[in-house]
Amino acid sequence: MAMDKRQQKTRLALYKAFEACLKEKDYQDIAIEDILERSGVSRSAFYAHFKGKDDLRDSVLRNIFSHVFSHSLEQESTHDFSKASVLDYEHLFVHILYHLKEDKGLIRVLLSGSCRDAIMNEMRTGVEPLLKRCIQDGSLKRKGIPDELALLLVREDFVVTVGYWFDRGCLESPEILTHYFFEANR
Amino acid sequence: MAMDKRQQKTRLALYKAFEACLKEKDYQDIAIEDILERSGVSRSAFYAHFKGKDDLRDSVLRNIFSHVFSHSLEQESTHDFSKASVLDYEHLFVHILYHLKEDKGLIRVLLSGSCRDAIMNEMRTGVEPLLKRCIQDGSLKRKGIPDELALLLVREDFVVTVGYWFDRGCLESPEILTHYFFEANR
DNA sequence: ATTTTAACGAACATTATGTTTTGTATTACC
DNA sequence: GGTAATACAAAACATAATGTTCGTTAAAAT
Repeated sequence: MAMDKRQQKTRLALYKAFEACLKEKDYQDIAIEDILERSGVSRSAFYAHFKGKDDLRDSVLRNIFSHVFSHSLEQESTHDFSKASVLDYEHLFVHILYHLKEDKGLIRVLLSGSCRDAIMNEMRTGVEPLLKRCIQDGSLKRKGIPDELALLLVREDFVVTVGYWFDRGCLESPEILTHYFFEANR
Repeated sequence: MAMDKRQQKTRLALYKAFEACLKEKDYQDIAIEDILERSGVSRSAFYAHFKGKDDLRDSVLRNIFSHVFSHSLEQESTHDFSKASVLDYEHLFVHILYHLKEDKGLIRVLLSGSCRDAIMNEMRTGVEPLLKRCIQDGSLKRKGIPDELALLLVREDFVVTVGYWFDRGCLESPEILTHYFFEANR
């Protein structure tokens, strides 16, 4: 069974209020009280949904990326089972970047404050499975380096590249950005 | 004039107590009270030295890396003004890793808990100047990528590589690690 | 229609944080 | 060695945010 309509409503209200607060002050300066005021949700209801402020934040972050990366895995599975080519992957990443750009406002705010580490982490876990396959298929390489470390490096390069992109207002096209990323890990 | 003997004493007491606490519980679970108890320092004295828990942490982190990287810049300046070779830099990094390994216990603890992001950040700002020179001298390259992004990628690769090393107990030799790093950014 | 359940509102306990004060002892400086 | 400066301890204090509880009301599921 799905979620109670009332629950959906308060969850959404909390999300939106939280995001609104983020545009006013940094995450660490936001009191739960602020979120309650703005959302019209009661204190008790808040704690019925989330363990605390961090939990709410993480939930928001998961939302952002689950949409993006689940959609990308979709494409991946409808695709041929056997090896995907570098071009296929490049298109996939371009696609991902376009999706991320849709949340540009929110993501930029999150990256610019004390949520940066949290959102970066969420991105890491989001891309990881995809990058694993890229490496297995040979579309990304790091030679002469232990596999485990290679994955960490590739993953971090992705995250840094995206961070760089947003920090500067997403000026470059997703195609260019993807090119940078694959160029750096060829 | 130097620092009052009493100040040195309480600072040291706070540092040691803090590090002791870190071996018991995660940073975020440590109350200032815990540190005061262990150190025998009074609450008022604590706040005379630090703005809060984060400030104390940052001070500890800065200590760790300032030793390591200041020493490395020393070597750099005694060295010839003109271009340093790749080998020179590799030796320098090996040297840095040896120094870091001396603080192995503390660094591992810091990396394993909620200080990870903070210590990683401190490392970033610590190596940055050195890496800038490496890139200028051509010892590290990232072709086909904006300079600004290239620096970010190289810097992050360093940090990730060191993180990888410590997370696994510094099994490999500094020489190997350095090799990995330069291999990844050649 | 009945029952289940989510939210409100308000009170409440808790607890870590940071500040202030006064007296004491150590240190720096002459 | 003597004096003034200052760092510390101790304790009390104010603060303020956090998280919990409970009785009531309203809305949804069945």
